Amino acid sequence: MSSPRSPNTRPNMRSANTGLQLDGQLCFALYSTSLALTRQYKPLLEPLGLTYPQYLALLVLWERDALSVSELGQRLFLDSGTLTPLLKRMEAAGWLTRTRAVDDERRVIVALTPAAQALRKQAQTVSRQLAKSTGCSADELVDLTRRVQQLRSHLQADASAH
Amino acid sequence: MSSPRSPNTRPNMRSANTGLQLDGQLCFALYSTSLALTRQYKPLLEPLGLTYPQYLALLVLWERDALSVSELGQRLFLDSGTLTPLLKRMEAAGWLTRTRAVDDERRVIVALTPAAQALRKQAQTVSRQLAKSTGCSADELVDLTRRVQQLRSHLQADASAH
DNA sequence: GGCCAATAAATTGTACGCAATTCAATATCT
DNA sequence: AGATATTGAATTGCGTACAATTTATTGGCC
Repeated sequence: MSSPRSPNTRPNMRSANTGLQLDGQLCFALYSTSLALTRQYKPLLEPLGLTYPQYLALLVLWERDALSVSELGQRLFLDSGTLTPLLKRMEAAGWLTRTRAVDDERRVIVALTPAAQALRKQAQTVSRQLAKSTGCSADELVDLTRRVQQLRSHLQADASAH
Repeated sequence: MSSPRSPNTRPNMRSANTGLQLDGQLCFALYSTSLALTRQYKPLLEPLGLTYPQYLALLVLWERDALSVSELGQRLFLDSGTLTPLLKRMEAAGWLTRTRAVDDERRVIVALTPAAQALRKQAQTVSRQLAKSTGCSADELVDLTRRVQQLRSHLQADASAH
């Protein structure tokens, strides 16, 4: 093992600014912070037997149940190659069912079980605990979220324009 | 295949606010935006034969060459379980060498090859192209980066305090 | 109806992340 | 010096991500 948790992140002012400093890169900041958040979620979700991406799938399905795999994928920005095995594991764990749609047998409908429905309240606790460990005010959370979402939209637009 | 790139992200104002909306969660915003950035990097890095995490390792080593695995891990917030196979692939691709330190044979020193040194200028182009597709001004990039880094620091502190 | 392009998931193969364990080398203590 | 604890990488096993391919189904089209 080896621990990546050391905060050895003081910017290096002395090296020549080539535009390639790791510390100055928004991309790396987002990448490493996203991983740090997943690590933070893990001990909270482990007692429930969920991973963070699985928890995200539940968040979507709690809002609107009985979605197809691709609808779920649109909301999560993930494709079937990621979701199919994830959903199979969640089905095996008893959180949801996967059924071919009767009107179009190409589509697979994902629906929550009562067990997953019952989990919803506990999940609110998880969210609140996480928000606390960010150390951000509610306003800061809202603002930061909006700006990161805007960045995502911009990337998406840029990507679809080849 | 299935495409996750649809911008179907308009916040749902009508459902009851349980604090569990996917769209309102900073964590998901960071998670999905980080993945979107990696997707954006891919076509730029593919011609060089690099993945995004490999590119990050190069960024660190361009700043300071000849680091041990754990020193590299501290800067990237990644552990040996991730880095060892990644570095082996980079060694096989001819970007770096891995040598046991003479003074302490437990440590493995990672050093760039001339090929990797020569790559540095091309990488600046990659960074600049990416910055462009974010659609952010320079000031905004700096501000957003700082705030996300601060969030990461806070999470790190919270995690190490159990 | 029979043919064919389009669509939706599933599958395959590669590369992360990371917890947990193992192994080798070093440091410490007596 | 010899036993023990600590340290630094490597290994193992599991769960994502995602490109590329495959399979099954559907919706035109004639």
